[in-house]
Amino acid sequence: MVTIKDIARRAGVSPSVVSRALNNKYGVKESTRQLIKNIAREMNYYPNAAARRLVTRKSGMIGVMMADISEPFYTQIIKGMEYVASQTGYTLLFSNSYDNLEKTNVLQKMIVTENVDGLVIVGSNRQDTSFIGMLLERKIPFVLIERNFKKDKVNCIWIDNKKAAYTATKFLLEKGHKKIAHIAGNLQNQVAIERLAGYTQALKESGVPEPNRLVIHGNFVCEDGYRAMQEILRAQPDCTGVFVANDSMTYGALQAIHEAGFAIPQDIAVVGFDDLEFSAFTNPPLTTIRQPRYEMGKKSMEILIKILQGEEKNGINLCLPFELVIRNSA
Amino acid sequence: MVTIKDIARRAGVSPSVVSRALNNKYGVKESTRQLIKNIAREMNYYPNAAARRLVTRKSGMIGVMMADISEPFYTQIIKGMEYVASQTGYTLLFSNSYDNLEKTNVLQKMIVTENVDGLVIVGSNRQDTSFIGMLLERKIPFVLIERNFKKDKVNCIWIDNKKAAYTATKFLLEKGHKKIAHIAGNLQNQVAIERLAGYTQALKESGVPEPNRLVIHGNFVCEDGYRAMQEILRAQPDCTGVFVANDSMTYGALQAIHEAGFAIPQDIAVVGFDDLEFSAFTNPPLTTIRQPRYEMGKKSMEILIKILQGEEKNGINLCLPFELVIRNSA
DNA sequence: TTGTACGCGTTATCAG
DNA sequence: CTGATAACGCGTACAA
Repeated sequence: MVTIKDIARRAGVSPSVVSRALNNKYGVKESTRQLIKNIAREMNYYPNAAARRLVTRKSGMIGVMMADISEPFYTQIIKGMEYVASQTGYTLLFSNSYDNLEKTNVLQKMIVTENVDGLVIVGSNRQDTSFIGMLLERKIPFVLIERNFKKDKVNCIWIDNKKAAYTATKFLLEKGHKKIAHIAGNLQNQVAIERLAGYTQALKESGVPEPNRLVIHGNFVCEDGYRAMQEILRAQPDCTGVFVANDSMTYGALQAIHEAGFAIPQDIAVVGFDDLEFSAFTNPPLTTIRQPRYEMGKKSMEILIKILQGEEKNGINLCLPFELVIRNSA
Repeated sequence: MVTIKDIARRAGVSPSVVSRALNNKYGVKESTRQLIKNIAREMNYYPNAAARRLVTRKSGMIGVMMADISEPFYTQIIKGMEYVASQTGYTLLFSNSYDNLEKTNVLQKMIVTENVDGLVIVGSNRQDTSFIGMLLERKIPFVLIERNFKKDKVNCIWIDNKKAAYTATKFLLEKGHKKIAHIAGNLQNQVAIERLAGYTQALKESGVPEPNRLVIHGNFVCEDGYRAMQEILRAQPDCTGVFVANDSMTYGALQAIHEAGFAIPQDIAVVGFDDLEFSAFTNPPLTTIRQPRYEMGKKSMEILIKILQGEEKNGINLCLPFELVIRNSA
């Protein structure tokens, strides 16, 4: 292993000069700096992260928490984060929180053993909230995605889920649908609550009577959408429109509709939520609310890193625009 | 920050005793060990990873390289890896290699600055091979997924792509299809070559004349499958079956077929490759070759960690079984 | 069984 | 502008 000592010996200087030269700090003659940099390159030197972390008490690592990294919803978020992180030299540390971030001690580990400089936490689970106080107290910068806390010093990136759901439902209403069902997400999540609220509001405003509202719950996965749709078809056979709380469930719903022999959108119109990559390739291509997922990831990391570098202060609340993407399912 | 010194002071012993106690090493009286452990828990002690890494020269981290973490193909592989890693206390470090692992210096960084204890590298890009010699030389244990190098001391996990493609094509032939096209992957990848070979062999064996073979190339993404299928429909209008090198491209192909007004599988039968989660929810549900992706990830990590812990030696070559999942697209 | 002393590679402080 | 020295927190010979 090549260390700064080796370079110092070759360059005929002391290790501390090498350190300063390589880190572009003041107080090194330009000629010696170049000499040292050349030698470092020649010897194929790479700094030892552990040693550096130990003394600087900074890790150059950012922890990323999400429910389940294997959900397609996260891929673009991750990609956006990765882009910024790699540009700025930060390393990302991922961890799944599954249903509950606070039951596990992954956060503790990230903070105390890995010394992450900051965190991005994706998700709106309503049970997970006390970690915020903990992070604030420890003064670990963090950015929340899918949350909208007005609390001071908390950084949030979110979209207006209620308005988006309202827009989606309104779209179905304007197409002339009278009986519109909703496949809701797990109401443990704030986003599910808000999408349900948007759906309800749109129907109310249009004067749709209570019995014509039908809400079935799922947990954001294909299978649940499939089952929920079957139930809708059974419970409300004259339903002609469905708004689904996310695209994964919508995929399941589409299948259930096909199997029941109905045409989309002629018999039943469907609007989803998320605009996953795959949603342009369903049959028919999905009309859905687009969440700017790549942007969410990118922004979260940009904000966090700016805060880490003192260029920005905590308390940022960023509401990103959604968009109704009209394809052929409604 | 709570350190072993703090605990030592509270326990009235020296730091070294604390270290040994917490690491369950011999040479500590059981009573003092318990005392120390209790105090550690009380004080909410977590070891500092940087300090430990610096002295032990082990990082407890495993690097994972793949082309693009946002591809749905990888999600289950990652999940399998994560499961084993979290069980055994290892931390995973992900990095995208995009087209070419060796152009970037991410591997260098992982090895030299982050000190990863081992690596899992997913992909079969034929340009990326020299890194193997480098890893062997540095004696960094690593496991390759999607490769089958017979080389000594190299650990490989793979499936028999040629046989799988042969099976898929044979299935179409047995259904009576005479003109079967193939949407191949990027031939820079070994897996694409082998799937093409399996397709070709099946047709040859069945005596299908050369002009009835049609191969269009794509790069494993939806859009390419869409375009390729359009080309097939144009170039060989009497084609009744298509074998596609991966499911993502298959999704695009399905859409192209729908748009052209053909029925699946009545007019055109389609067989894919991978069995992504979503493939059960296409219209119609996809007949495809299932790759045991979760298992691949799980096994890779199990093998790597066993090697790291000296319970296993390098040179493992594991061929996992594939399976033709018959749904409704063929 | 316990304690002492040292070193891992780097950066920061302070003196030259 | 440069160099010596002392940390950072932990693990480990070796001595007690």
